[in-house]
Amino acid sequence: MDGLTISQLAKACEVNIETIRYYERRGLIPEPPRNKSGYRNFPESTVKDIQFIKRTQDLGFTLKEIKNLLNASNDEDFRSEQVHDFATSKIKEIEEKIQNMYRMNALLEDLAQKCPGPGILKNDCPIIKNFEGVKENG
Amino acid sequence: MDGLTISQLAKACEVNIETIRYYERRGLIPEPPRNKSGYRNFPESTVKDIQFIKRTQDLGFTLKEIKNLLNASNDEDFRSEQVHDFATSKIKEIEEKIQNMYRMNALLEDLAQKCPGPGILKNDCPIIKNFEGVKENG
DNA sequence: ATGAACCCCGTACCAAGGTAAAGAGTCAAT
DNA sequence: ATTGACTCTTTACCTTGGTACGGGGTTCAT
Repeated sequence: MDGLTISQLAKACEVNIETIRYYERRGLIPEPPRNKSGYRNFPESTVKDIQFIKRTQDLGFTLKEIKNLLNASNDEDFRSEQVHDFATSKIKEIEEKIQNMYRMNALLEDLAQKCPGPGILKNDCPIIKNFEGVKENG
Repeated sequence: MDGLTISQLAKACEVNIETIRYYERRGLIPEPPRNKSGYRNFPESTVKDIQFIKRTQDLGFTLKEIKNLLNASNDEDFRSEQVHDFATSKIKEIEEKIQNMYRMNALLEDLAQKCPGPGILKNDCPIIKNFEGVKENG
């Protein structure tokens, strides 16, 4: 009895129960053992697995890509050049994304900080102009 | 005749023609003037507009959020506290995302750099183990 | 031993963000 | 003046990533 039921897991990961079943169907998490009546009994480690999926997904990876990454570490016949190629191709992508993140964050901080405050009409708000500028920074 | 046809615009932005019409319908780009037979004639600036949308979308903003940002700068009755609140709420989100980006990028660089190269079987690849570790870094 | 709260599976449905097709008009070069 | 490449609108369809529903079994506290 030292595992998690699906609803305990869902609560721990802050996801919907159906999402867990969906990930299992898609092969993103290993199929857990079942009790005599078919109830899933998840190992604690699945919490980390799902959190990893969620974080990675938030970076713009698709579930398919995430699955490939995860599978790579379990497939005996897997050739490591696949990981090499994938990793290489993703790095530039992520570096660009980080730059855009910084730009956008700077913009938002300007907005939040310089904004005169509640109840001010747009025409009196100096930061709208700032925002216009960002569209030019390719 | 100093504007862009829809297909020229699509090519310049590397998006599908239908995507442009879709953005116009959603109100993400201004409706361009038309020639006598109804063909759209886009100003050059629309290239920047669409690139801005794509970059912002890539950071995880929805089209709805992007539209709100864009509209804020055109709406005379707009109250700047809306931008303030939006900006404030997005900043933490983006900062977390940047941290995850760095973690993921470090992982991928390890993968790409340490990987023995083509034709090596998984069991001989030392970096798979590295990858396992990342799942633990919440 | 019974009712609330859980679990199963399969199927259906949903929203976001496009993409394609159909049918008709237009433009530009030969 | 015709033909191929473009454009228009409307409507339908697609993929991704879930979510919900229905009909049924299970578990556990009282």
